[in-house]
Amino acid sequence: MQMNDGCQWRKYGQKIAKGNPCPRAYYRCTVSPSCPVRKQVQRCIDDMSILITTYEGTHNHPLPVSATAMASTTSAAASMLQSRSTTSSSNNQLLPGGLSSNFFAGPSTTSTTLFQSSNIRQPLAQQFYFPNNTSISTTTSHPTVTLDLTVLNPSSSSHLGPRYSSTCLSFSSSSSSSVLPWNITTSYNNNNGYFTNYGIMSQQNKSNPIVGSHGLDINNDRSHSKSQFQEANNSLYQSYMKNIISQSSTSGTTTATTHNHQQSLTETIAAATKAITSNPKFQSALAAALTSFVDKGENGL
DNA sequence: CGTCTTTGACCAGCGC
DNA sequence: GCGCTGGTCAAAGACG
Repeated sequence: MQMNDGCQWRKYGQKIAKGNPCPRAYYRCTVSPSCPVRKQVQRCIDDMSILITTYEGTHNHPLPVSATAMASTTSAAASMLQSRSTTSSSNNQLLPGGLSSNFFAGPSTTSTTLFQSSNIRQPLAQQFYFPNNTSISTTTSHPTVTLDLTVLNPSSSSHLGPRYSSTCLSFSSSSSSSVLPWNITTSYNNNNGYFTNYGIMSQQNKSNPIVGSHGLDINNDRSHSKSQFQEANNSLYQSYMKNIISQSSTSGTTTATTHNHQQSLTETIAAATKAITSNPKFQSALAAALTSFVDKGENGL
């Protein structure tokens, strides 16, 4: 086992891809023997501290609570993007703070999308939406920029739902700490029910077990701080789920998607812009994410 | 001893 | 048809 994202994965191969000296590791879900879900993990060529995780397929079994929570960190963003990009948003119920209460809605979003990120968005983050499909969410310490690259495919407006892709960029602009955590998610959905996330995460402080990028071997974390890592994650999941439940109970059945945060929009944009322009690592990761997005799009996944 | 990772071999798809 | 590349298989070793 390696990085804990709530599911159990078994490594079945490793390959050095062309153009990237870092090996790409292949994992399959072992929660269920017949589960078809695959996962690929590779380091970013531009920044070895960045992990690119790709999930593919649909789980054919119930997911653990921890996996559900983790899945929500990205599928929520994808759900939000999807709900805004289509008129069929009935499957997605937005909660205050921009989190979706339905992480596993519908065949097109395939509930099985997991994002390997321990540095998840804060549950109480506020989400800002822009007319140009870009959104920014923020907490006191973790502003989040979401670049909505949603592209609707006119030829796929059938019963299978829209074809779309999205990129979620999260980072911290906290100046009170030398740690600069951020993560990037590129989600891609096709008409066959497959939903792939391209997760990138980075943290300068490698000693933080939550990030899971300690050590040089990105594929082998079975030693050393395993228990510490799991404990940190479990704590994080519990806290995260607690907040989600709390928000659900207070929001009732509301489907409101608007939030009262226009007043700080300008500040948020400024903070996001500053963080992007002042962080080379973020820039490189953004380029990698966009490249990945473009490649997938061109390949017609 | 069971489980998991490692790693070379094998296979299929694709371009030339 | 051939070579390249990405993905998977499976035997062997490591680990608890």
